[in-house]
Amino acid sequence: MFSDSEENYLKAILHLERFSKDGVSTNAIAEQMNTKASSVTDMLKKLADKRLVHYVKYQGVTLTSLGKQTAAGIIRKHRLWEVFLVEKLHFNWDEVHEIAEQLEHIASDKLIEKLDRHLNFPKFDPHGDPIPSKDGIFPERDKVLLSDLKVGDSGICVGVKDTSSSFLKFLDKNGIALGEKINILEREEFDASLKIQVGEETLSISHRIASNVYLKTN
Amino acid sequence: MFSDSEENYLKAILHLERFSKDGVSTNAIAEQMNTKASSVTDMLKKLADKRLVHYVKYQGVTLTSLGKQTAAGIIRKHRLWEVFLVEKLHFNWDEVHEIAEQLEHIASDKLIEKLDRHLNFPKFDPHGDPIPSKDGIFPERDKVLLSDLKVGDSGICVGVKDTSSSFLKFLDKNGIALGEKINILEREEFDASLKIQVGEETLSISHRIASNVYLKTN
DNA sequence: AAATAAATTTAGACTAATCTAAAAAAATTA
DNA sequence: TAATTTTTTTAGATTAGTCTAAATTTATTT
Repeated sequence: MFSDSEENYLKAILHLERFSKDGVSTNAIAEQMNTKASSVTDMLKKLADKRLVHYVKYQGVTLTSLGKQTAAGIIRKHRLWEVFLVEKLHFNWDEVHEIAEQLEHIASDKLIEKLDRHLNFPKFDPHGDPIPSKDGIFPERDKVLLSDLKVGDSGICVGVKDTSSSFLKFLDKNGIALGEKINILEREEFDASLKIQVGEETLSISHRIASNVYLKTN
Repeated sequence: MFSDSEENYLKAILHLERFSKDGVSTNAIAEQMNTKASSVTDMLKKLADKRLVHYVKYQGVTLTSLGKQTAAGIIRKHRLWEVFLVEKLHFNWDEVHEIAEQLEHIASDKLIEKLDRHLNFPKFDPHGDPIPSKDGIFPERDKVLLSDLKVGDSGICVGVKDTSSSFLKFLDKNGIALGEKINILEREEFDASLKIQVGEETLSISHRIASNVYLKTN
């Protein structure tokens, strides 16, 4: 249907739309995709021809509903494959992104349906990000940043804000994983660092760390 | 490492080498790949530059040992994915080829290692074809064509020679599947058709059919 | 509002993979 | 072996995706 490159542009635009009220700028896309603005312009014309985006010269783009659907479908595939890689093949959650980048372009509706069933219809990926349904709806979850909790609160780790490999590695090293229960023991006023309990372990984490971990508190 | 197109050419050449003593001809490759001879010539030069084939103008090609290794690696990925699709996602064996054609180009050694383990190191794919090891060795199995057996013989279905969708559908419809035990009850001299028993069922199959099903007899 | 800076688009070029049509080499046939 | 046919290669185009450099438009500053 669409080329890998087209699909990657749609994904990038969907991502950027979350931060910008009106159209997404050519430069923003170029930066997101590690490419040049001129290449982006060329592609935007192509996507507009295919009714995937609304594009007005010099004014940036927005996804059409077809574009949104398509982009959500790619995110869906990406995140389902991530679940597969972590749950069935036992990859660490910091290793799966690159591989899922490739797998997300495999074209077969039936494959994704069967994969979804095989994984028991997961609603969130290993980073806690929502997996859109077949018709492009993103499920929501009431989650809160670890840094927003107060001493005495506790919750279950359900995701991260920063998904960089270095950050995920840090979490792994310190026993902070999806599903792990975390208690807030102390807060240091000076630098907003926290003393927390994870399983049997007690550790201190900076505000920077705490503001990138999502908990479900109920 | 190599492009999808390059990988597909290597696969085609490996396949064709099995039928031709010396070099594989340009036309044979073109036919196998549904492309034009001129495109093949262009690609052969590229593959030769990359030390994947020995190519002499007007004399066809043979794979170098690097080329063979690489081609075997692609076959390995293709067949492991086929096992996954059939055993884990419950596809029928006639549906998996196209999807595996795409999956075979996913680049990640670690992925294939983990997939192999997940599937319990299978030696044969759902069509009974051997899965080469990491270092390119194809396992062998003593199998015999159903049409070569005599009345009273029996065996376990371990593969097919014709892997076309229509043939596989026919087998499915008649209960002939991998692992199924088959007894030869009668042979019709006139047209070499066979009366066989599969599970509880008895049926007649033409010589054409029988000469495309492999059994393990022991 | 004019001048300057930043963002965006256009023009033209490049690579990979393909094609058609023509030329060249090899194989076959008479 | 000479003529003919088949196979293969070359030459020149085409498409998708990218790039650099120049031109144009929009935004910002003075």
